[in-house]
Amino acid sequence: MYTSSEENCLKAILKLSKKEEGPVSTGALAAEMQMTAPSVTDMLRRLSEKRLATYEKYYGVQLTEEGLRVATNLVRRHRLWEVFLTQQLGFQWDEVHEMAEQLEHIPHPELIERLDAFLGYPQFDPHGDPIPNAQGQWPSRPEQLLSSVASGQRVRVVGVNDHSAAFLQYLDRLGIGLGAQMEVVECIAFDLSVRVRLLEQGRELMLSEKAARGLFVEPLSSGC
Amino acid sequence: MYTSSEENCLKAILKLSKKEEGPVSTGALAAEMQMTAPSVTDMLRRLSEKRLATYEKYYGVQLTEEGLRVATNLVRRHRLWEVFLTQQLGFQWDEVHEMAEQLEHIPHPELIERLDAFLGYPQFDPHGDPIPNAQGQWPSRPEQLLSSVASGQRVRVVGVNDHSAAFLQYLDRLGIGLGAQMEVVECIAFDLSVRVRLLEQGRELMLSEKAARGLFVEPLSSGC
DNA sequence: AAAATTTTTTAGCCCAAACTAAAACTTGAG
DNA sequence: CTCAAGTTTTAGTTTGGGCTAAAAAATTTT
Repeated sequence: MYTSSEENCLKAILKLSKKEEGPVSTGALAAEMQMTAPSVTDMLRRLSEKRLATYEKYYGVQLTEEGLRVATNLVRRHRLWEVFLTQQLGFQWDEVHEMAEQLEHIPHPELIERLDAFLGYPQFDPHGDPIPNAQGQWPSRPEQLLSSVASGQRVRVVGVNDHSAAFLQYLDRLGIGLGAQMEVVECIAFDLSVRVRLLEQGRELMLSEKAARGLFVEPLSSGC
Repeated sequence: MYTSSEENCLKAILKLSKKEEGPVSTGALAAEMQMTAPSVTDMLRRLSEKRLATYEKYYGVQLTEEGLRVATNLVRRHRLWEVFLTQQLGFQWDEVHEMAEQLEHIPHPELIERLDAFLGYPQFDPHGDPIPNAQGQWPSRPEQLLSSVASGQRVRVVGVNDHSAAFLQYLDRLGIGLGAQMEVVECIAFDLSVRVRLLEQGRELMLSEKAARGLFVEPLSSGC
């Protein structure tokens, strides 16, 4: 249907659209996709011709209905494959991105539906990111960052905001994964770092503000 | 490492090399890959430059050691994915070829080794074709065709020689799959069709010579 | 408001991978 | 042994997808 390059571009536009309102700039896309600005301009012209995006020179680009549908589906495929790779093949959460990046471009829709069923219709990927369903609807996830939690609060880790292998491996070393429960013991005013106590292990550890901004959490008392 | 097109070409050369000795012709490759001869010539020049094949004008092409390695690995990937698609996702044997054709080009070697382990190191794919191991060694499979079996002999189906969806679906309708056991009741001299009795069900049915040439079998009494 | 800077686009190039049409080479029949 | 038929290669074109260098537009600074 569409080429891998086009699909990657649609996905990048979707990602940047979610960061902030309004059109996405050529430069931001170029940075996101690790390409030069002229290459992006060219790609946007093509996407525009195919009615996947509306592109105005010197203004920016936005996805059309169809473009949004395609991009959402890509995210769905990417994250389902990530679940497969970790859950079934035993890969670590810092190893799966590149492979999923390739797997997501395999088109056959029936393949994805079967994979989804095989995996038990997961709602979140190994990093806690929501997986849109076949109709393109996204499950909701708490958007609170650990860095904004008040002292004394108890929370559960529900996702990461920084997907870099370096951060994920650091979390592994600290023994922090999805579902980890912790209490914020103290927040250091000086550098905004936080001292937390892991509820399962009882250990205490320090997290820099940068690390704390990398974790999505939900209050522990709440519902689930 | 290599492009999908290059890989497809290597795989096609390997396939045709196995059919008969000596170099593979441009025309045969063009037919196999559904491309025009000039496109193939061009591709062979590129493969030759990359030392994946030795190509002499107007003579033909042969794989180098490296080319053979890459092609064998592709077959390995293709067939492992076919096992996954049928065994784990529940696809039928006539549905998996196209998907595997895409999946085989995903490079990550660790992925394939994990998949192999996950599937329990299968030696044969859903069509009974041998799967080379990580070292490129092929398990052996009986090469006898049902069409060459004498009357009265009892055999087990171990593979198909014709991979077309039409043939595979026909076999499904007849209730013949891998492992099916049958006795050749009679071979009609007129058109070389065979009457066989399915040992599990007791039913008898007629198979044209064309169908009988599509089935690999092994004698029932033997070893396994 | 003009100038300087940054961003974006245009123009022109390159490569892979396909194609068609035409030329060149092989082969097989008489 | 020649020549017609078949096969293969060469030549030239197209499209997608990338690049750099230079021009143009937008934005920011003075």
